[in-house]
Parts: sequence; C-alpha cells; structure tokens
Amino acid sequence: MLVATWNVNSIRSRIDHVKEWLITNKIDILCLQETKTEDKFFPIEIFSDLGYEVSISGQKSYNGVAIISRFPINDIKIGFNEVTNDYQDLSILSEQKRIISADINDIRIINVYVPNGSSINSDKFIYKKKWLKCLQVYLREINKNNTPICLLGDFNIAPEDRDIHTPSRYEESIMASSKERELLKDALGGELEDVFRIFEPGEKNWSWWDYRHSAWERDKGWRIDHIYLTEDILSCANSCWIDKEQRSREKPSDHAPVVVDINWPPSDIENEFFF
DNA sequence: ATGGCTGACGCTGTCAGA
Repeated sequence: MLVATWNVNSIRSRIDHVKEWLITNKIDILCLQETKTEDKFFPIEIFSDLGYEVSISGQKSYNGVAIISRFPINDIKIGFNEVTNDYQDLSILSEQKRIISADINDIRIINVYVPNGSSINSDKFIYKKKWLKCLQVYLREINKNNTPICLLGDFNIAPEDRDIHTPSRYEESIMASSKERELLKDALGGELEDVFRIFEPGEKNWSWWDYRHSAWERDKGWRIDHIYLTEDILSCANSCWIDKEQRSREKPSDHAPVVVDINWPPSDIENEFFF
C-alpha cells in the first residue's frame, strides 16, 4: 500500500500534475496540503472519476488539507476541536484549516499542515508554537485508542541539521530553531518515527526548494515534509522516498511528494506463507 | 539574498508562503 503526502501549493493550479502523478504511481492514499480553496471549488469529481474517495477541509486563498483514498474513508475529524476540547486556544487554532484525520484500512491517517511561523520574533511563531502544543494534546488523545497511526504532511520544520542544505546559515532561524524542533519531538512523544530516516540516513534529501534564488537548480533545499508511523506499521514499511521529479516539472509546486510503501494489512504476509 | 518566485484575490497592487 502506497501512502503519500504532498504540499501542492493550490490544488486548482496543480490538478493536472496531481492527477497524472496519482495514476502513474498507483498511490492508494494521498494527503494534500495548501489546497488553497474553499470546499465548494475543490475538484472532487476528478478524483472520484478515478475511483478515489475525497475528504476535504479548505478555506479561501490559504491553507487547506485533503485526503484522497482508494479505500473507504471513515470517521473523519476536521480541525483540532473534533478530537480534543480541553485546549485553551482551540477556537483560534481551528480558524485555519490545517488538520484532517480519518480511519482508512484500520490506520488513523492524520494529515497536517503545520504553520510556517514567518520568523522567530513574530506573532506567527507564537501561533506555530501553540499549534504544535495542541497537536501534542491531539495525538495523545488519538493514541488512547491504540490504533496504528500514520501522521504525515508539511511540518515546516527541519528536524535535524542534515535536513537543511546549509545549516550554519539557518541556526535558530525559522523552520530550524531548537524550540520548534523540541515542540515537534514532544508532539511525537517517542511513539511516532520519521520513516524516511529509517531507510535514508544521508544528507541532501530535500522535499522543498524555494521558488527564488534558483534554489532548485542549485539543489538548495530543506526536508520539511515527513511521514511518521507508530511501531505497528513501521515494522511493515518496505521503503520511503521523495519524488524529486515532480519539482523539476513546468509550473511545479515548491514541494515534492513523499511516499511510503507499507505491507498492509499485515495479514497479507501471513497469507503468502499459507498459499 | 536586505524577500530577488508563485498563487489567490481581484484589479494592474497586496498578502502570504517558507
């Protein structure tokens, strides 16, 4: 089973790329961020015509997340407030459409678009910190159910220096600061593993290249799009990769998709022994 | 790179992203 995450920077601008990529790569579950459209304008029928179910949480111009799945999507939860109700800034944190989760094939799929934060001394960074703390509460709540979790999306954080092209230039700046790295780590709580790093420990593995400064041509990127798995699915993961080719296309998103291949449901393996 | 691309909105400029 192939599960993917992709910040598409507007689904309506990227629809041809997304559709083609989905078909060519036989993706089973695709989580999108920055769809940048109200739900009424989301091109649902393009995906349903291909046999996918679609769950969306969008807003005008900014943010927006979506789950596109070949398998039935159950128990959809939009925003933080449908999962947790004991966090103080819940109403402010729910205004921006940045999180959607659902049960698919007995996995809790959690699709997030973490705020960028703008700069360390801005109000937006305060918002980012609050958002990450609320994510921690949210994940604790979902973890109580003991279902396998796949948390994926655009985290707007490079977890380590090897996830930045020139780390020395970005010490304690946005997306690289120790504070946001710590908050992300706290949210993951030791339960969720960055599956890409299980298979690929090396440097120069980026998922985002700035549109400016010829960042793509100079391969100056960051790895800020991640897939985190709980141990029960992690042990079924075969591989994880970043599809850089999508960043090289005409009119690309500034992010490339990240894909994980999982042997799921795990009973398939047992069946191979029997038959 | 002191915000130098891109997209949305809606109007020929402004905001936001990362």
